[in-house]
Amino acid sequence: MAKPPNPNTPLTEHLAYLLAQANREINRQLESRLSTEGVPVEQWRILKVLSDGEGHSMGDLAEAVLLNHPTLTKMIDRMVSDSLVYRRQDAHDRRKVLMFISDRGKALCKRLNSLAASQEAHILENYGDKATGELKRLLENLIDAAS
Amino acid sequence: MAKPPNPNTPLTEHLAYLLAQANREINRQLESRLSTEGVPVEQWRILKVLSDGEGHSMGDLAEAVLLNHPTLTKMIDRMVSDSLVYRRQDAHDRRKVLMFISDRGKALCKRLNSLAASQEAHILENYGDKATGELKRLLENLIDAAS
DNA sequence: TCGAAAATGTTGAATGTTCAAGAATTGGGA
DNA sequence: TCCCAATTCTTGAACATTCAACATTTTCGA
Repeated sequence: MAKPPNPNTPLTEHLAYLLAQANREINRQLESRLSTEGVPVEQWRILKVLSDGEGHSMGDLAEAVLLNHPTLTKMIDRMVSDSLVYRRQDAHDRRKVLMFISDRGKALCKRLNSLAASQEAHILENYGDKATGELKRLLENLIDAAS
Repeated sequence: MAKPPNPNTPLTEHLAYLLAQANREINRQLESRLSTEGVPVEQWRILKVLSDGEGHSMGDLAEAVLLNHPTLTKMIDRMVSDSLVYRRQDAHDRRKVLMFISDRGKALCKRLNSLAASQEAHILENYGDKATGELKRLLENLIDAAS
């Protein structure tokens, strides 16, 4: 017999809540590491995506770094002011804007990567290799199943 | 031999990124369910915490629903306007403000609970009982280990 | 070929969040 | 007891995000 869903579940038993909580905590820690360079997490993600040297359209970038279009536009404006990235129009589709990383951006990204890596290492230590791997696997599956 | 951390990991292999992605997706779905009642996810959390009928201080509430103080204050202002909750001063410590849920708030919370339950049920279906339970367990451990 | 609809990115106004400072109250040591 | 530091919550200004509307370019069917 299927048991009916219990609507009086405490907050802490909801998957959505656990995800929010874990995300908040991990993100906070990462943020605090990256603050050495005075850079928000999203900018690190942007730099990392652009690190392949290819041009990425604003749309693709927005998708990849989990920001919506207008927010990304304004964040990119700031990064252009800081000479971390630059815009080029796509020759094949002139509606598109392609983003590229600058040398300055590459150098910063390198430093950020190592800060982020040290955070991951710290998690691995406390939480264990096996649990981390398993968690990653489950999260990937959830993302696939949910979207 | 311990392998050195690889700084050139793609974005999608970072735990922080996977968490952000999963959280975003699940939260989006929940938001879309709750939008039937025109209520943001945070307000549902607040109502749920207050559903025990006890008075909760702003500080405790902020902690529980993952908002910082000023943000919570302003959200509570809105909810008071909507007659969902009300403030009372704590008699024992008059610095504190205790929040209570109103009848209107209780009725709304009930409807929201069932919307949220149907989302969880939907996830369970696509993702499986076992994986969901395991994921919840790993997330709880991570939260403990990280904080 | 032409024109309407879709795709892509930006902008400005409305809205929400955050940071720093402030007001009120409590607690604890001199 | 008295005063100063700590706690709790709110406020206002600075800042960031979101929504809707717009401009440009491409696509595709009539």
